[in-house]
Amino acid sequence: MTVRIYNTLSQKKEDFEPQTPPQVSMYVCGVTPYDETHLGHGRAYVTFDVVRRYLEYSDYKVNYIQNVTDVDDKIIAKAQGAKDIKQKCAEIVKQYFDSYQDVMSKLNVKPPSNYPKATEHIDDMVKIIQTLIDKGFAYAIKVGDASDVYFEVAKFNGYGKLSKRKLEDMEAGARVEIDKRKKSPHDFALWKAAKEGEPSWDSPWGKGRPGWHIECSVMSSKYLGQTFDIHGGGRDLIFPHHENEIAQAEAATGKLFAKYWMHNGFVNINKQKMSKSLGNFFTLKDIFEKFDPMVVRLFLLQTHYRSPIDFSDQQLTEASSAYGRLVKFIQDVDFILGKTTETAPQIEIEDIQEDLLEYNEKFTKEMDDDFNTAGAIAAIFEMIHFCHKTLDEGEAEKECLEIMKKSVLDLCEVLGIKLETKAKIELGGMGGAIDDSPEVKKIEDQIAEREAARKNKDFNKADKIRDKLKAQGIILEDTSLGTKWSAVK
RNA sequence: GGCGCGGUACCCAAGUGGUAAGGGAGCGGUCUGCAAAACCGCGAUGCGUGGGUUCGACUCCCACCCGCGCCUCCA
Repeated sequence: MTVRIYNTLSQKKEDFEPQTPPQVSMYVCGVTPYDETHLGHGRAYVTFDVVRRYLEYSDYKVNYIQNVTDVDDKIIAKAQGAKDIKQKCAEIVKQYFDSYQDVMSKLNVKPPSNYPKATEHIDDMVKIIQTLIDKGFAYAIKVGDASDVYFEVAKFNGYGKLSKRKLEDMEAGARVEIDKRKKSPHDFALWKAAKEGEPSWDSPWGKGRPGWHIECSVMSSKYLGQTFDIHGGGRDLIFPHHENEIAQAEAATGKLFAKYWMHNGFVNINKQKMSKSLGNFFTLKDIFEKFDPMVVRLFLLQTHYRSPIDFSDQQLTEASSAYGRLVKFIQDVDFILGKTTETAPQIEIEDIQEDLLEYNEKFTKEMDDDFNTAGAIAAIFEMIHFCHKTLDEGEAEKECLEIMKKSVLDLCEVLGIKLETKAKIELGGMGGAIDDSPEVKKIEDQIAEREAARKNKDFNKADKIRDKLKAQGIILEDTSLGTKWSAVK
C-alpha cells in the first residue's frame, strides 16, 4: 500500500512519491513566538507530527524542518520602548518559544530535526533577494537612506497556482491599503527598510529586515534542497504566505519548490475560527489545567486534519472518556498479567493473531488514505473491543495478553497517544505487584479489610470502605481475579 | 465580487455508486451481595432541500438554502 496525500496544489489525493525514498524532506511553517501557544497551533503541529510519525512507521526517514519567525512586526511591537530593542525581541522570542516547546512536549509532539531561526539566516535571505533583483523579479524603492525591496508578482507566471486565484479576481475585492509606490498592490516585501527604533541588519539596500515570506523559501531550500517533498501549514497560510513562498523560490531557482502541499483545518469556537485577532483563543497552557494533554491530542485526532473542529468543554470531556477507555484497557491487561496463574489457559496466541492483524491493516488502510486519523482511531477501538471480548471468553495465556497490549500500544504510538504512563500512575498498586509505598500500603490494607468484610457478608462496612476510597479518587473494581483499584486524577 | 471548505443519529465524527465505522451520552440485559468495568442487545428506512443520471446514490451532475474560511497578520 502507498500513502496517499491530499495535495492543495492539485486539489486531489495523490500517491506519495518522495524524490529519493526512503528519505522524505518536510517543511512546516512554525510559530512567531510573541504570545502563548493556543489550541489552533496545537492542532497544526499535532497534525504534522502524526504525518511524520506515520511516514516513519512506513519506513521512511523524515527530515523535518520547522522554522521560527523571530523577527516580525508583532514581536517588535511588543518590544517597543526597550533600550536595546534587538535584545528585548530576543527575550520575548525566548520566553514564548520555550513555552511553545514545553507545551508541544506535553502534547507528545516530537521536536523537528531542526528549528532554524530567521535572524540566523539573514545572509542567505539577502543573497536570494539579490538573485531575484538580478533576474528581474524584484525591485527596490528608496526610503530615506535605505530601500524596500518588493517582489513583482506580475513577473512570476504561475502566481496563484496554489491558492487558485487570479490577480484580476483579487483586485476586485482587495481591501488592502494601496501603496502607490509599488508597481502593483500585490507586490510584497522581500526586504523592509528599517524604521526608527526597529531591529535591523545591514544589506545592499541599507539597514533593514527581511519580509515575512522570504525566510521560509530560504530556510526550506537551505536545509532540504531546492525541491523538497512536503510543505505543510495551516489553511490560513495558503494565501498569501505559501503562494509567495512559491513565487520567490521558483523565481529564484527555476525549479519546483515543494511537491506536496498539505494544509490543516482550523479549530473553531462556535463555528468561528479561533484566532488572535478575534480574541477567542484558548491557550494550551490553560487547557492543560483542566485536561490531560493526551486527551487534547485524542480530541484533535478524532477529526480528519483537513476538517474544521469545533472546540468546546463538552467535546473535550467526551474525549476524556474515550481516552479513559484506552487507558483502562492497558490497566485491565496489566492487572490480569499481574495475576497470571499457572493453569492451562484456553486462549492461545494463535487464536488471536489473525484478528489483531486485521485491525492493524484497517489502521494502515485509514492512515494511508491521507492520514485519516479518525478512521485509524476507530480501528484501535475495534481492536480493543475484540480483545476485551476475547478476554471475557476465558483465560488467555501470557503471550496472548502481551501481544494484545503491544498491538494497541504500538498503534497509539504512531498517533503519538501515550497510554502506559497514565495507566501505571492510576494503577499504582496492581494488586501490590509494583508499588510498595506507604500510601499504597494503606490503600491495600483498606481493600483487604473490605475483602474480609465481604467474606463475612458485612456489605455495609465493605461499601463504606469503597465509598471512602472513592472520595479519595480511588476506584475499586471487584473482578474474578480479585479487587482491582486505580487512582483517577 | 472572486476562490475554497462544509451541512451524516441526542452530541462529536469517519465513510462509500450497491445499501451507514468509531467515540460520548441513553435505554434494556448478562455478570456482581450491590456497584464499577466488560460483554450482549436497542438506537439514523436515512446522510441540508429540490430535481436529474443510473438497475441502484448518502456517495456523480444541476439548482437552491444554510454555515464557515481566505482574499489584511494569523496554525
